Amino acid sequence: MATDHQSPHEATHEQIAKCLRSVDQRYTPVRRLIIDALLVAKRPLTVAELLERLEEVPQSSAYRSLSTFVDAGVLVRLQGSDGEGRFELAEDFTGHHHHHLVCSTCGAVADIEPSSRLERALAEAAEAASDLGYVVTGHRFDLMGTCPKCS
Amino acid sequence: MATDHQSPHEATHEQIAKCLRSVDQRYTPVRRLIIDALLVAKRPLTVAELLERLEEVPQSSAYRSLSTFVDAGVLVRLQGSDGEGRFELAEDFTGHHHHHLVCSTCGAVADIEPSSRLERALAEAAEAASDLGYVVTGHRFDLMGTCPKCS
DNA sequence: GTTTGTAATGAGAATCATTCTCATTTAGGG
DNA sequence: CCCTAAATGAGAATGATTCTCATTACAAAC
Repeated sequence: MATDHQSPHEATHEQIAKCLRSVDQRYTPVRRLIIDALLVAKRPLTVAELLERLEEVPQSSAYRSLSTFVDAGVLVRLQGSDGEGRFELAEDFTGHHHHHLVCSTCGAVADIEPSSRLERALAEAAEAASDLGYVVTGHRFDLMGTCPKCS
Repeated sequence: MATDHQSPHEATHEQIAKCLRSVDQRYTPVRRLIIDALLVAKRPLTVAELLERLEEVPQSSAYRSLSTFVDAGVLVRLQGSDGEGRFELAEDFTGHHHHHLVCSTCGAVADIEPSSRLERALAEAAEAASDLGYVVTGHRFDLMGTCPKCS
């Protein structure tokens, strides 16, 4: 019963393709390359890091595809402590909710697991904010610090 | 026993002056203007917003002074959902810890009070992160949503 | 109170990430 | 196979931020 999956991530690719189709977008070779690079890296990447891994992809295409993915909800754009944006798969496609650990020195971002207690407290805070007239759609919780490499 | 305070914020100005002196920086007129604008605004401001309020201050000086303040720990730089940085007084100078409410539409940032329950949960998360070899120095918790003006 | 060295300022150029333009190529439906 | 819209590639354009450098203001020494 051999399956035809080219990679252990085939299920994710299928899910992304479906998601893109639902917003009238195509899952093209360039776009697939970008997703593969992110799947391999297992951490949020800057555009520069992405371009290093995909030398044949021009910068303008990378930016455009990333922005398409973000609009479609496939990727999420994070802000490190430096000026550069970083991209990672949205939680719907990784299967697990998480937060970020940002290095104040080099700007690198790592994923961390949230505790259920933290999640409950965050939900509580969101409720308080909606009392101010805001429509709260999500949250961003980052720990700031120095990564092992920089300390 | 009349005091000579020119503004209700004189104590804050003194504290900032002292802080700057401790890192060999001067609290010059331009710098004082910037702090005053932030004290009046009572919310994080972008450089553009700051320049509107201080027409006589050239852009390059504003950026330089802001960066000096951030280095000295007097101001904190925030990232809204748009590309622009926003600046506000560090918690040491406002006396109260708080978090942020970011409008995904216009990028505006408002301050919100944290609950003690949330703070406890955040501290717990910080501890978990230090197990990964990170030296955690702080956190950043932002609620994302739509402000009353944009919805 | 003048001198002197250092830090701050102002104007503009330079830089960096990101977005846009437009001509060309590609893909899917008829 | 054709046709239309979407995607691509190369480069220019943009916008926030940083840098350069000549000028000015300050603080301590004289």
